[in-house]
Amino acid sequence: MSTSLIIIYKSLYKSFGPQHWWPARTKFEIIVGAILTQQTTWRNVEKAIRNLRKNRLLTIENLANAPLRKIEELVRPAGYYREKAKCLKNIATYLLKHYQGKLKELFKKDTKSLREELLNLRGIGKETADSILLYAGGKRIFVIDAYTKRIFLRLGLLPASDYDKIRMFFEDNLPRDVKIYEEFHALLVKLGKEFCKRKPLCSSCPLFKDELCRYSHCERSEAIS
DNA sequence: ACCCAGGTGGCCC
DNA sequence: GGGCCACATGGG
Repeated sequence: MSTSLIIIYKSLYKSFGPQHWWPARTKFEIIVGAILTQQTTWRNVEKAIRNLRKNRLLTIENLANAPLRKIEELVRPAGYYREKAKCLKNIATYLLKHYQGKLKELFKKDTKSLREELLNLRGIGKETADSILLYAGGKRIFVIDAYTKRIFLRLGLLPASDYDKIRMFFEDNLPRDVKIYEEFHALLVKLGKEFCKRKPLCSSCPLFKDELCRYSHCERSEAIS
């Protein structure tokens, strides 16, 4: 590997500063947000979260006991609202039943088995599971999202297309530091939102300015996910 | 009127 | 393992 990941991280951090992820008041709210933000803008997730908060449904017990139709109505702004409502009620019910609604008990488990447990829940895939593990559980797991794949493909640094291989690439080539994982993923999303859409603005991209990205990479702007 | 967003699961080959 | 498809609202 010619370019060290930590150098890219430092370049982004210097340009954008800390991103303060995950934006949430509680650990359970992080879990709810992780599900709601699937293929959805954060702006719309915020509306759904506000609706849930207004109705006091941001606790495990209240959400588990709420009528599915009510949850659907409240999370509608986040899209896929039937699927997401079902998933939210299901995970709340699961946490209530198996952990007495205590996330502290959940996150006592080791990372590997906890990850498998989350992946067995309907509507929780790898990215959502890893977001929960990293940001709510404080586990040392790197989150791979569509922007991260796209950015590293353009940089010519994508080691594979398989999710877990990409994740291991990051985990093997960064300091074993949860804070860096949290910040780096947030910074990559920030970069992706601003510079890796269909019309890249390469001249103002921090990676380009720091000579970590060649202009020609950005010119290949076909959507990749 | 398009296109896409901090994905996931099912089905096909 | 890859290639489609449904799932759905809201902003550019």
